[in-house]
Amino acid sequence: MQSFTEENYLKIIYHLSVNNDQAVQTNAIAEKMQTKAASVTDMIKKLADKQLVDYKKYQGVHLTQTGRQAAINIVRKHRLWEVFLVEKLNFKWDEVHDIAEELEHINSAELVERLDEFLSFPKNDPHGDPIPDKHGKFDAVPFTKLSKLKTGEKGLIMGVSEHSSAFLKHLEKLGLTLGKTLTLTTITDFDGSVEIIVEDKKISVTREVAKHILIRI
Amino acid sequence: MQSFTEENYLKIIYHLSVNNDQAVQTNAIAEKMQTKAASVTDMIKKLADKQLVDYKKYQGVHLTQTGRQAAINIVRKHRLWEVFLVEKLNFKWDEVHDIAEELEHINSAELVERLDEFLSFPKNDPHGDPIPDKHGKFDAVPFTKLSKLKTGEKGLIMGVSEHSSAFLKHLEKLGLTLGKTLTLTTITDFDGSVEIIVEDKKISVTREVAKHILIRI
DNA sequence: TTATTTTTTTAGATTTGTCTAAATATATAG
DNA sequence: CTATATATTTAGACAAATCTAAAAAAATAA
Ligand SMILES: [Mn+2]
Ligand SMILES: [Mn+2]
Ligand SMILES: [Mn+2]
Ligand SMILES: [Mn+2]
Repeated sequence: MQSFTEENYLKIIYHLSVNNDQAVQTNAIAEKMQTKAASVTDMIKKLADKQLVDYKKYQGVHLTQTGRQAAINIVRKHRLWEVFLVEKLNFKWDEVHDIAEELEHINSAELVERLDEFLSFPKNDPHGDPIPDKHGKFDAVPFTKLSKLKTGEKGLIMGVSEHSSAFLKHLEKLGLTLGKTLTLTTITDFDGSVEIIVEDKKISVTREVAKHILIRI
Repeated sequence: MQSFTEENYLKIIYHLSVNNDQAVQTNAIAEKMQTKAASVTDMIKKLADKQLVDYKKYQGVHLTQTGRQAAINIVRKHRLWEVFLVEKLNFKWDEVHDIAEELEHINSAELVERLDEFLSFPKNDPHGDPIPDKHGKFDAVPFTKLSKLKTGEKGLIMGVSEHSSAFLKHLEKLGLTLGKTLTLTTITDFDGSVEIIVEDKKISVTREVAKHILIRI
């Protein structure tokens, strides 16, 4: 069993290594953990002792199979709790992350399985992210960024790649929530911002925002 | 804000001081916390610094008003989560305590209020214990122990004063669950065990078990 | 009231996770 | 290839919560 801190490190290493088979760097972990590189080195050694990461000095870390399983299990819990908070307790999608950060550390396999069942085995969390099943399996559908769409293309909003409350609230205000259909009408040369139509309304979205909206064409 | 450990100390001091206005002794806390008296002294000093307990060397502790509020809030969360686990996730009443011990530390006032609402503002937890409202208020109805009933008296099972899984499973097996009506037929002089009738079945219950079954006549 | 037992506190160490400052290794640039 | 910049590690310290062993206070018994 891992401490909360160890679990947080594992999860962060996991997120930094998904879509990227390079070793995860000490500094990258330090930034996400909001701590110092020296602390990360200490923890990496501990995780390596426990065989949760492979580590060579100055070369960064890779999760081991065991470490990856542990990380995915935490991600599974995080996302299931987020679904619970939104679907059952009527929280908004921008309000659930911090609470799920705590709930993900609750330690009971039975609880997770029953929660999954209670929620009717959801496939995605409120932000469109896939929920691993009890064996850690999930299909990572590769979506297109709104910023990559071409003029005239139609798409369905499937997820976001930025989870800050500010960003999510902004999307909410614009009506750009999961499941909405949009059509890209114009790409502005000047700043890369895009004009789209959602539910018959014309909306302009900055390139920065468009980069974090995930689309299925 | 308190650490998990501080919260556990507060809760234990609360439970040791309810129905008892004497100061809570260091050793009593140590036993409940499964730790050593020396550690308790250390923590007591810390809680006293934070004005959560009143403490005089060698004289034990009392919760302050603030400390009591904090403790009651943890009890509230514990019991609400137990209701959730039983009512929504179909856990049995003997399976929920340990999970609730973890969930009670989740830190979000909004979460607790919404959970309370989701559960339709339950008044009691799965063991019959009262759930404090958001202001910390609850009515502590004083029940009678089954061991105090007289021959021929009828009663309704309202709660238990022992929460171990072994004890609760035992009651379950005997059909002695909350809400059941029973009639006491015989008190055995020899060992104080009692014969009762529940749902037309005759059952014999040892005095030790009868002491922990709470009855409303 | 004196002796003995029980309870509580202190002193000093340990573990976990963190930090700063300094040292070392790696990467990049000229 | 050498100098400089960046990234990482080490050394040493600290705060939180715990422990053991010893000292001190309070309670109980003789
Ligand atoms: Mn999240
Ligand atoms: Mn999410
Ligand atoms: Mn309980
Ligand atoms: Mn209970």
